[in-house]
Amino acid sequence: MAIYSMLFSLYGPQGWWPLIEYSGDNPTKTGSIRGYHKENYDLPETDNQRFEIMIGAILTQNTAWTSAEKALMNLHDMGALNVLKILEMDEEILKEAIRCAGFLNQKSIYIREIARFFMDLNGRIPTRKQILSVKGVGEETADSILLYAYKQPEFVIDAYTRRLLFHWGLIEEKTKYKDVKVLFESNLPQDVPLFQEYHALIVEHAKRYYQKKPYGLNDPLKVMMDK
DNA sequence: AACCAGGACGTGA
DNA sequence: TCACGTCATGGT
Repeated sequence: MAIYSMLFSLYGPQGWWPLIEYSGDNPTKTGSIRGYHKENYDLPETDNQRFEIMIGAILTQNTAWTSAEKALMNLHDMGALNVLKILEMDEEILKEAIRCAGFLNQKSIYIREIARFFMDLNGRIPTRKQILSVKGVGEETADSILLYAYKQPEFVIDAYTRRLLFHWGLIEEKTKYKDVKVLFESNLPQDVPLFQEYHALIVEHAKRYYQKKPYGLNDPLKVMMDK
């Protein structure tokens, strides 16, 4: 919680998960198109917004969000950012729409897989095990979907989280996903907005100080970790 | 010109 | 289980 407080005082609310199909007039985050919704923890409100988060979670795998966002905008402009259109869309057209996000051959398959999964859900909240059974959905993507689309208290661990904690001396370099996750979840109140902000804040901080080597240079928090 | 992006999967030790 | 190669495009 101490680390969270410092990150929050540095950067404030992050407004995750960004939603293209959200017509709020909140100020956009610098350098991005739109979709952030600071201090609004009611989103997503519709089934279609939940679906958009799923697709975005696939598209951003090992890919910059700016690229994933362009792919989402392509689909949006085609009126195809919904389950039915995704499922009936020609595969080659889908690939072209998401080409800018990379891994188009895999992601086009994954997107159709999760679209089918989402439709079969019929509005129900999926369990973690169910989401993990979808091809193309690993632990991080599953937790992202549960936390941001379904508001379940699942902490998201990504490469940035690992890198931060490693350089702060809090974990070994290849601590298992589950162990890093437990480290957070066992030390925090099971609060969804807290989990949502915390992960987003980690990404924001890591982008600033842990993107290029040497990692952690001038990290204002690193100094405090040594004590 | 390498290296990194809000990873996951398939393969063979 | 675990290490390693593969997947694709875009930005720095």
